Order: sequence, then structure tokens, then C-alpha cells
Amino acid sequence: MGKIEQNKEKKRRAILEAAQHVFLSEGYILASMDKIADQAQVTKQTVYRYFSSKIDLFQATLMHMGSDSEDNFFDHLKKPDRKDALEGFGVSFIHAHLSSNHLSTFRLLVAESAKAPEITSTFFSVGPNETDTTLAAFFTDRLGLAEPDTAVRLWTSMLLGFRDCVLMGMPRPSDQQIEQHVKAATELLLANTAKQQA
Amino acid sequence: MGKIEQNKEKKRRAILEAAQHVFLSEGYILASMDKIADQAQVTKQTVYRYFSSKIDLFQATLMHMGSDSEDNFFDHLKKPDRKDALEGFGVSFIHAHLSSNHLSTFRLLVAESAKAPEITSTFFSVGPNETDTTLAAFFTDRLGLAEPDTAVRLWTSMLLGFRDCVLMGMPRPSDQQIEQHVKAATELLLANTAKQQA
DNA sequence: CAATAATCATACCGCTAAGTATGATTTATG
DNA sequence: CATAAATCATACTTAGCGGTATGATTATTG
Repeated sequence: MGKIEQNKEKKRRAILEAAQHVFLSEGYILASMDKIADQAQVTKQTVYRYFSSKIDLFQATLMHMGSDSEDNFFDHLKKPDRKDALEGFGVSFIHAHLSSNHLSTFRLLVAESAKAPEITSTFFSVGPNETDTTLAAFFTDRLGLAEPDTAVRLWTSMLLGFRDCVLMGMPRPSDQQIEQHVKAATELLLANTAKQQA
Repeated sequence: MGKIEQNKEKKRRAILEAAQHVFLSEGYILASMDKIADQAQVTKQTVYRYFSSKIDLFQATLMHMGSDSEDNFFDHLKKPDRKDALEGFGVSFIHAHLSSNHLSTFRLLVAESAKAPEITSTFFSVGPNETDTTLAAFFTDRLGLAEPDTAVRLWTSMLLGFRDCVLMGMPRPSDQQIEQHVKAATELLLANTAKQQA
């Protein structure tokens, strides 16, 4: 049966989730192993039985967090109308990137990237890279762009503009503002694309 | 004469500049009052004579930093040709926002904004707000946009896209990449504007 | 039931940093 | 010169944190 193995898995997950919570709300440096142990309802010793050090636990937590994100803004790109596809993607993309979970993660990575660049780059190369390649394919197939990279970057930059504001304490934009922003961005992009296609 | 007053001012500035250096390179939490005192060639006691606490010194440092920024990307907006103006502004704007000083400041504010939102918002409302209003005026006068706010946001968003990448450890884009990016962004903007004006 | 592994509770070590205290030394002012 | 303020050098207090040690308690397995 291996009941002990199941419990080990449970404990490990409990610790990781507690760590995620504490790391995201406190930042790496202020998050203490005691707090994490408390939050996981576990002894500090037990934490150290599963993870050999704080930085080890932090890395494992980053890996664990990735499996949570089930947003999928990519689905919108399958819509038949290009404008619908882009607008749907844009709104979904922005909402995902303004979620408190994402903001906290970003904040954490930005803060820690100075001292641990390898974590930041290796981990986050998964997220943005996937987005970029998927969008590049869409821009090539559906918008007829031979060289989509610059356009992709401009497009994602426009969508992420709100994030910086929110990161610095500005109020979160309303759904209506987001929609208007995405519509304008789409218009900008499609207008130029149409010209290039002509 | 008041020679004592002059020295007080000097000491205060020395401490503030040391604090700026240490805060930017270490982050708020890792920056210690001992390091700052050393850097300022002053005793910790003296630091505490001028600033009552670490957070007090941090706030004063943020205020003091503002007076340094003498970038002026705005000058480019005076060029007669709209395209030249926008491209010049864009390149200068990006370079300014990729400077190590700006990146460090941004990193610091992002990291600390969770614990001290009032600092972040009150201080940085100076920078972006001025940019937005200046750009809005340009968009109205030179591009003929009656409602420039959304366009301004899209424009600055496109220009700041690189910053997020660099913040997360990606390599700094080359001057050529920046120029290409700005040219594409300008093209996008002007294409749409021309259409609206017709 | 007996043996083994995991966990618990708690205390401890070494270290660093915020902030205070003290007494000596310098510097500006009358 | 004499006074008073500012600064210096140094040491101290207090507290939190990373990580370890210990001995008791629980649960799993044969």
C-alpha cells in the first residue's frame, strides 16, 4: 500500500503551499522558515527534512506554482474572426496578468532577480517564451506577417502596460477600461497589418 | 554666517547620497544603517541624528533621488516632423528607462510597494504623470487626437515593453533592436492616426 | 506486539541588524 | 579662550532568523 508515501506527498504539498503563501505575501527575505512551518502546521524540523535550505524550498515553490496557472488565454486565438480572436486574447491575457497571484509572483521575481538571476530567467523563460511562439504562429498564419517578432513584442507590450501601473500602487483598471484598451490596441495592430497586406 | 548650517546641509546630502547608493544596490531590507554610515563616512549615530529611523531615511532618499533625473526625452517632441519627434522621444525614453539607475529604482519600488504603498504612489506620481500630460498635449496638437489618453497609454506601453524583460534577467536589447522597436511602434501609431484624421 | 521511521515541541547556536549609550574629540561661535 | 553643539569610536541591548540538536510522541509495517 505505502500509506507512508502518501503522507509524505501530502506533507510536501502542504509545505509547498504554505511556502507559496508566505513567499508571495512577504517576499523571499522577509519570509521566515518559522512562518512557513507554522502556516503548514508543521515543525521547522519537518520542513528541513523535505527541503535542505531556504533557497531550495524557494526554488521548489517556484516550480510548484507553475502548475497552478490554468488560465488559457490561448483558446481565444482559435476564434474564426481575427479581431475577435485578438480582442478575446487581449482581455483574457490582461486579466490573468493582473491577478493578485501573478502580481505577487512578478513582484517577487523582480525583487529577487538581482541576487538570483538564474532562478528568474530559467523559470520565467517558460511563461513568456510560450506566449511569444504561440503568438508568432498566429501572426504569421492569420495576419500574414512574414516577420512577426517585432509585432508580437509590440502587441504584448501594449497588453502589459497596465501591469506596471498596478505594480506601483495605481488603482486597478476597471473591466471597461481594459476592454477599451484592448480594442484600441487591436485596432492599431490590424490597421497596420491591413496596410502591409495590401 | 552660519557655517554650522552649511555643514549640516553637507552632511545631510552625504548621508542621502550614500543611502541612495546602498538602497539601490542592496534593496531596502538588505541595506543596513551601518553600511550607509560607512559609505557616507559618518557614524551611525550621526545618521540617526538626521533621520529618526531606517524607513524615515528611505523616504527622504526617495524624495532626494527625484531631483537627479535630468534626462529630458521631452526635447525631442519639439522637432518639426512628427515621425522624427516620436522616434527621437521613443529611443531616448527607452534608454532612460533601461538605465541601471532607473532599473534599480523601479526594482526597489516594486519590491517595497507591497509594504509601503503610500511611498510608491506619492513619489512616482511625479514621473509618469508628467510624461502622460506632456504626451497627451503632443498627441492632441500634433496628431490631432481629440481623446489622446488611450493612445498615450498604448504608446508608452509599447516603449516600456523592454523594461520588463530586462527586469527579469533577459539580456539588455541592443541599440539597433531598440531603434527597430521604436520605428515599428511609431509606424503603428502614425498609421492609425492618419486613418482617423482622414 | 515490536521495531522503525516520521513528526513534534522546544531549546539552542551563530549571526546580523536596528537602535541606544557613553565618553572622548573636534569645530563653530561669542 | 571658553562654551556648547556636533561628531567620532566603540560597545551594548534586543530581537529575529537560518539552521541544528534532543528527547518525547505518534503512526506504519512486519
